[in-house]
Amino acid sequence: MSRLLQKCADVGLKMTEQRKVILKVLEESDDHPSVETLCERAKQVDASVSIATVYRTLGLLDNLGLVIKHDFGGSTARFEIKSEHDHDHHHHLIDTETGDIIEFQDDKLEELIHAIAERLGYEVVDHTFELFGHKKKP
Amino acid sequence: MSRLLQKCADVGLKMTEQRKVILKVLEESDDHPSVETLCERAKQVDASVSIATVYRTLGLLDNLGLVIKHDFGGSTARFEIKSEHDHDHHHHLIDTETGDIIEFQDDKLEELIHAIAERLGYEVVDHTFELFGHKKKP
DNA sequence: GTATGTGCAAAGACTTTGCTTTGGA
DNA sequence: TCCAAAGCAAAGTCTTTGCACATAC
Repeated sequence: MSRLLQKCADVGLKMTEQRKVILKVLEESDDHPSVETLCERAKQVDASVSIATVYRTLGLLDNLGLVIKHDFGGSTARFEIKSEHDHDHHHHLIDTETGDIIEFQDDKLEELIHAIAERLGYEVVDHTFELFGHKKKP
Repeated sequence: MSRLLQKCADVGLKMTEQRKVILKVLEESDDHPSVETLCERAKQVDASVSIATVYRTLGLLDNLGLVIKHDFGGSTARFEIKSEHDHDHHHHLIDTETGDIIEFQDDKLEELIHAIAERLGYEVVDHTFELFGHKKKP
């Protein structure tokens, strides 16, 4: 049983056919799909999946902290599975010419966030950090 | 004549009563108002201002690079005037308990962004960086 | 005078929700 | 069996747009 599925079952959610498909599709996506993309992919496995269920399922996963909901500047939300491991934490560079999303990690950034919060007397519970740009031409 | 007004006139925009009011209200706002908030404030000066015009005006200002359009996680866009001076560049900490927006600046962050982009072979044209948190309790 | 801009209301895009039926435990 | 969950379509929220009228230049 997959991790996501296990976690959902643990909370007492019914594992319906549709949910299983949505979770599977999400786990197999290494991009950052939108609700619509996810729904399309799910429909190819089980045509009965509706967009409403995808929205509801992602809402659940978001509440459970199992996915990260992104807003990369487009009009629709984009999702990715939240890793179990804190050190897998990464950020995104969005290629404004191709739409590609490049993931990267930077320890200094995490330090910096802590330092800034400390300075301001705040406890940070979340943050956004995204770069938008294009490949450097030689 | 205010800076925004001047810039708009320079591009050949007609300075209608409504636009003048919207620009004035925007310049007098030191928070990060939403379209709706801006419209309410404008209506108090000139009741004829409609939300459609506020949207259109902000769209123009955004295209001209005179305002920054933020998405602080809520459902609506929030705006602020873009400073003339590069060194006024700042970021935001959103207090998740009060909704307050605290502005801060950090030179190391700017360096870091450059370093990351360099590493990835990209030219960064924009970025987002927001912290979400709450006051640290003693 | 004429091209631009405005208000209004309708349409769009994305997301949520009410209701009836379905199906997992 | 029985309550959670699904599908469908309607409603909601924010934003954009078509059109007729108004107005800055």
